[in-house]
Amino acid sequence: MLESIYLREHREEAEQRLTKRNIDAKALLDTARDLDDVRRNTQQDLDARLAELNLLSRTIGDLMKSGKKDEAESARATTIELKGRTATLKDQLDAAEKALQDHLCTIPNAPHSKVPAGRTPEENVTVMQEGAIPELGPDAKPHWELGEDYGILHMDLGVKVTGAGFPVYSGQGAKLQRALIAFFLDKAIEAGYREYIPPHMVNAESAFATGQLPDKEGQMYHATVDGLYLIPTAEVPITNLYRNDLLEASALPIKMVGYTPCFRREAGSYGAHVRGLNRVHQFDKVEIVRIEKPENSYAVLEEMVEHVKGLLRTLELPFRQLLLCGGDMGFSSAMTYDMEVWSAAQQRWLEVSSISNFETFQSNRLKLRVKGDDKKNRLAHTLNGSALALARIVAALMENNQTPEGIRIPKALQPYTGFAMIQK
RNA sequence: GGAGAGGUGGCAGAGCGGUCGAAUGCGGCGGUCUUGAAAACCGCUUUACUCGCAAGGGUAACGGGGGUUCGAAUCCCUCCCUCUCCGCCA
Repeated sequence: MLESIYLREHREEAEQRLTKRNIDAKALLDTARDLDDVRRNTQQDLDARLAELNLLSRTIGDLMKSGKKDEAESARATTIELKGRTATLKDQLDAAEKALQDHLCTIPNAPHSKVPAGRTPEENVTVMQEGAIPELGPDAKPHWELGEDYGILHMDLGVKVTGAGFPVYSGQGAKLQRALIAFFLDKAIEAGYREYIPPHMVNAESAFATGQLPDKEGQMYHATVDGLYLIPTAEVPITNLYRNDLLEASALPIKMVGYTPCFRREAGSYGAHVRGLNRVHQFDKVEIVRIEKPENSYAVLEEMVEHVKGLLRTLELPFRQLLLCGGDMGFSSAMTYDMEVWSAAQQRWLEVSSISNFETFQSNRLKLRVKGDDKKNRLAHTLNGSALALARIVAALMENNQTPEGIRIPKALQPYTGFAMIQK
């Protein structure tokens, strides 16, 4: 959620930035301004009345003590009128605050100036591409066929146990998952991240704070009896570790990493492009999260990208880096890079990481601040990125590394898997 | 799930209807003293919103929400959480 004070003091800039999302920024911001004006006027009015009331109450106390009962009684009568007025104003203020809040919730984050304008994924900018595209023979198979052939991935068993989109891994396939998770975690820890194992369910406050509610309500599994949501990403519980915190500047940077399964309903997306592991309801992911001073956040974003590139290089996967255009960016992000790996049998790029700077969009909802040098406390910047999402990495590894002898495991991963080849 | 106790500032811990944003101690910051440090002493030490160029002012906050009252950290209701005991259980 954007700060109303930012919208008030940097109206022009906000409008320019927001326009990149192909939305009617002017109308949204005009409404925000009007609602904010109402809120402030109401508050000023209320505060003034309350000040009067406080003064009167103190006077009554004094009068009572000095035994001037009559004067106290008449003062009391006055307060009753005032009280009615303040009650009305309080209701109005609550309504005004809610109206402003509800409206601000509908405004997406303002894209950074470097974000290209654009409407569709076609307008994303390819920043770089690296790694040799493997040439597979004509009998190359997509990962879901390989998974069956080798007996390591069973989409049908998932259907039996749960439903479509819940993969079951077994044998070397299961070990490969575990190896990747351990590998990604170790690399992040090496890079200075502290590992967390967070809850896999969160309450509504947490889901709101990182931006999943109300924007993506339908995308989360909801345990309605207890009012909890299955996490769609570790970003939610890990970022919320710092909800309602006021940090010393010296506490930053905060670098966290966590592995969790991720649950996504993915309502409405079916078809050829979602076969196998391409899009599933449950997948494993290692997520890195940063809490930073505003002036550092964009340098940190690049640093996180470099970390992910390092992982992809080590896994010997061809990859490319995309800078998302305004129209394709997530609701909460100010700037997002997507990392995609080439899946050789499907002949397509698969998104395996999304790295974003949220600036103060999340921290405003989180109420996550940093103490300033002067008296001013500022909202921190939050960032996060997948490092990495497993299911599609597994898909690409299987497809790209298929050989007549079996599926080759990248060298760096072999100490984790304990084998160099997946075989029948 | 049942019974009981409790939730106050960074921490510990008073307050139990009026001048309490809140005693006191610890911690932290600044100062005096000292060659330096410690000790001692003095002062300061929450946050949000809002008005103001600023200095500074106003309002709110004692787990969350609601109520009683001219006035609530203090009384009442409700929800949440923590602790103890019992039950259940990986």
